[in-house]
Amino acid sequence: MALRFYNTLTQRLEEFRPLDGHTVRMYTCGPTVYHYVHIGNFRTFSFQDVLRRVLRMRGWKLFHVMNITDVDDKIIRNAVAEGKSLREYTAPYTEAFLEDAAKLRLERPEKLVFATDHIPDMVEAIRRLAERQHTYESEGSVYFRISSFPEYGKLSHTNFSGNLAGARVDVDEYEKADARDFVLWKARKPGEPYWDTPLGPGRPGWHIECSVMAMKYLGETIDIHTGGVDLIFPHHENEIAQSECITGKPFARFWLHAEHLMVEGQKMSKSLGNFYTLRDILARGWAPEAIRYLLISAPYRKQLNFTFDGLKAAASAIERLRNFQTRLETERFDPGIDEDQEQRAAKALADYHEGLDDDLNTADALGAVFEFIRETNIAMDQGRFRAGNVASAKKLLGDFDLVFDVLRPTLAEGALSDEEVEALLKERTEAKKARDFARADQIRAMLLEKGIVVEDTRDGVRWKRR
RNA sequence: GGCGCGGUAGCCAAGUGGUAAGGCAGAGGUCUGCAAAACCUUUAUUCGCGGGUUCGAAUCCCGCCCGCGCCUCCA
Repeated sequence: MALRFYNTLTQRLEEFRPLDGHTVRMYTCGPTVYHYVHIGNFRTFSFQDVLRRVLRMRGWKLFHVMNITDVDDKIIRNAVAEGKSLREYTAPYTEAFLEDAAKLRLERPEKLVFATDHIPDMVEAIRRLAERQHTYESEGSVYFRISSFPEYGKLSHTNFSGNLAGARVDVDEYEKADARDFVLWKARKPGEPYWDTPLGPGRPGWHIECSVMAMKYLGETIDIHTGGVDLIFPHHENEIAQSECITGKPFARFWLHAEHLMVEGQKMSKSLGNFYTLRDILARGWAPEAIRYLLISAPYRKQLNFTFDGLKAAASAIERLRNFQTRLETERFDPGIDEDQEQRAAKALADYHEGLDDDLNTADALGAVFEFIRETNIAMDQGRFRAGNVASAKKLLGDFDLVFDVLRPTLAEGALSDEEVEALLKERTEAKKARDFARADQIRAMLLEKGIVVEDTRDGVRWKRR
């Protein structure tokens, strides 16, 4: 079956293909760089990475734009407090975000865009909205009037015609005509950074940047727009209102939203203070691949509870995968080819891809891979697995790693090089031949200390990094 | 109150009408000079609870209980 995604807009699973039939134009909401992003944020970015990889695996070209929000209330507050310009304040966090993303092996989007580089574009967009009577001005700020857009609420499936019983409404935004109207341009406040524009001195509201940058680089109707579920309302709802009121065309065809990462049953968030950054976890000695695996092994539309037990399980699962890969590469198999094994590989490959096609069901896809590994280990133990079966097994593992990307270990700083390890193992093998087991064990223990696990097998010694 | 996700073994988790994938942990075993490694076997008569539909339900319908998210900045 073809690739299909759950579309928040239609609340249904829909077959996906890009509008122009070959290039997927995708916009993803990136981080606000007022702090280190936490691994909850990275769950969403990891999902986006899986999405990228699967789209390309299905043969589509990809043009993916991610924004970096480098102006907002928190950034301004912190920058002013530290006496820094916006750029001075945000640059290190932007850098840190990109470094962390690289450690998690997240592919770089084709284009990264910064809000503060697009102020004139935003001003122009607001001007066009004003022209079409969607805005009003109050005390130097410009607001979007949601009553001017009858479809408002279609993404979050909320009816805004009645009142919001029980909902919390911002009491200090008294200058708005309607509590649900949102700000496009915020009037300058004393002591805060601002831009002088035809709209008056001030700065952009949060939502307008995404509408403007998405359409500038990807066109008026984009294929895919994604973010965390918390962005459905109001952020994405407002993006739709702004964009569609400007162009009169559908803004995004597919809306994909990642569920939250939880910690102890609650959403991991900066405001709750219950968050871990990638740096926190790496400092405790965990491999970045384990974190990547943990974040992507559960389907993206399910809340995922973060625990260190879960991280340990992820690390062990990666071990199993790598052990199998090592076996495939180092063991000697009898010549010939086993047809049952070929069928097993073909079925596993088909199941793996079908899992991914089904709204990126990574858990299902993984099941196919692990089942294949168990069955193939047995075939190897029983001598039924032949040299001619290596290729199909490698193909499965290769396709697995094209998306999951966890087989290659991250080398720790100060790690022994492959050559150094090989030299020590050669010495150990000679010691063993001379029945000097004390020396052999000493070398093995020393290597283990350096994170190298030595294994003696029928086909000789082999090793791996832990 | 509205909208949305979810409740499957000790933990994570797939499965949306045909008789419970997979991972981790635990327990046995194989191999090995030894082994911490690797590999194998094993672990839910049962899917939050109660009714109903059906030859057949974890899967559909009705009612209930519980957890989480959004409705305010938020991935």
